[in-house]
Amino acid sequence: MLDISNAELDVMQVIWQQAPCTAADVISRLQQHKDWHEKTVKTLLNRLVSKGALSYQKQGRAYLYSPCIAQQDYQQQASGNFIDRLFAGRVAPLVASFARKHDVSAADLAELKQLVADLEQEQQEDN
Amino acid sequence: MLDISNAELDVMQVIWQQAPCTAADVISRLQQHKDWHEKTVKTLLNRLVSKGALSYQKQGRAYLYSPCIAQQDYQQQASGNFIDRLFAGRVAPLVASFARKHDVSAADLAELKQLVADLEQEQQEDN
DNA sequence: CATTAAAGATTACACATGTAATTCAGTGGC
DNA sequence: GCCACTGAATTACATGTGTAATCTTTAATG
Repeated sequence: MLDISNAELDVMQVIWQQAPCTAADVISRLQQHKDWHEKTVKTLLNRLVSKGALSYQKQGRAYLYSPCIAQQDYQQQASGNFIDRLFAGRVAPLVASFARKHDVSAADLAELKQLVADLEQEQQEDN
Repeated sequence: MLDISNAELDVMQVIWQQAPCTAADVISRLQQHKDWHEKTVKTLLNRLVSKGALSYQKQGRAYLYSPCIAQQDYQQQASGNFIDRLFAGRVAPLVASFARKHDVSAADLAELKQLVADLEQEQQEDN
C-alpha cells in the first residue's frame, strides 16, 4: 500500500492541484506556504517517483511530473486506514470527536446533512 | 504536540482500554492480536514514557502504567491534524470519501444523523 | 567550441521507528 | 547470604523521513 510521508504529501498536493508540472513549477508553488530549499523539494520528488506515487515524462532538459494515484483514491485509502486505527472503523465517532474541538462550518454541516440523507437513501434501496 | 507512532498506538490502545496496568499485562493483552516479542513491547512502553504519553508508578518490582493523555483527547488532536492535512479542515469531504469505499453501518449512519441534528441545533443557538 | 548555469542523480546526516538482544539490578528461594 | 530469575534500562541495527549539499550531465551563451 502506497505510503506517503507528511512532507511528501505537501508535494503531492500541489501536483494534484495542477498536473503535469515541472520540478521548478512545484518548487515555486510550494514556496507560497512552505519554507523549503529547492534541493529538498527535488529529493521529495525523487522519493515519490521511487515509491510509485509520481511518474514523469521528459520534456527537453526537464521532467514533467504527474501523479500515479488520484487524490480521491489516496484520500479514500488514507481515511480508511485512519478511521480503522483510531476509531475502530466507525466514521460517526470521528465526526463527533472532530466537532467537539473544531468548528464545523455551516457549509460543511449542510454537506454532511445531505450526505447522510443520500446514504440513508442508498441503504433503503439495498433492502 | 504529542506524536504517537503506529506501533506505539497499539500499545496505547490496550492501556486506554484498561489502565493502570503492568508491562506483563500489556504484553499478554497485545499478544491477542499482534505478534510482537516481549522486548518490543517494553521498548514501546519506554518510548511512550519518554514522550510523555505514559506515566508509571512503582508497584513492588514492576511498574503500573497509566496514560497521560485521554483517548478522546488524542483522537481529537489526531483527527484535527488528519482532516487539516488531507481535507483542508473540512469534515464532510472526509465522510464522503470514506463512504464511497467503505460501508457505513446503519448504527453509524443513525449516529451521524443525530450528530448533524445536534450540530444544527448548536448553530442556531449561536445566532 | 569552451564555459557556465541549471536539471536531475547521488550522497549525506541526524532523528524517528520497527523490532529486538544484551545488560543491570533487585527479589525470592534454597 | 548467594544464585537465579524477572523486570527494567541500555544498546543495537536496518529502514524511513526531514532537510539538504555535492556530483554529473547537458543545453544555452558568448
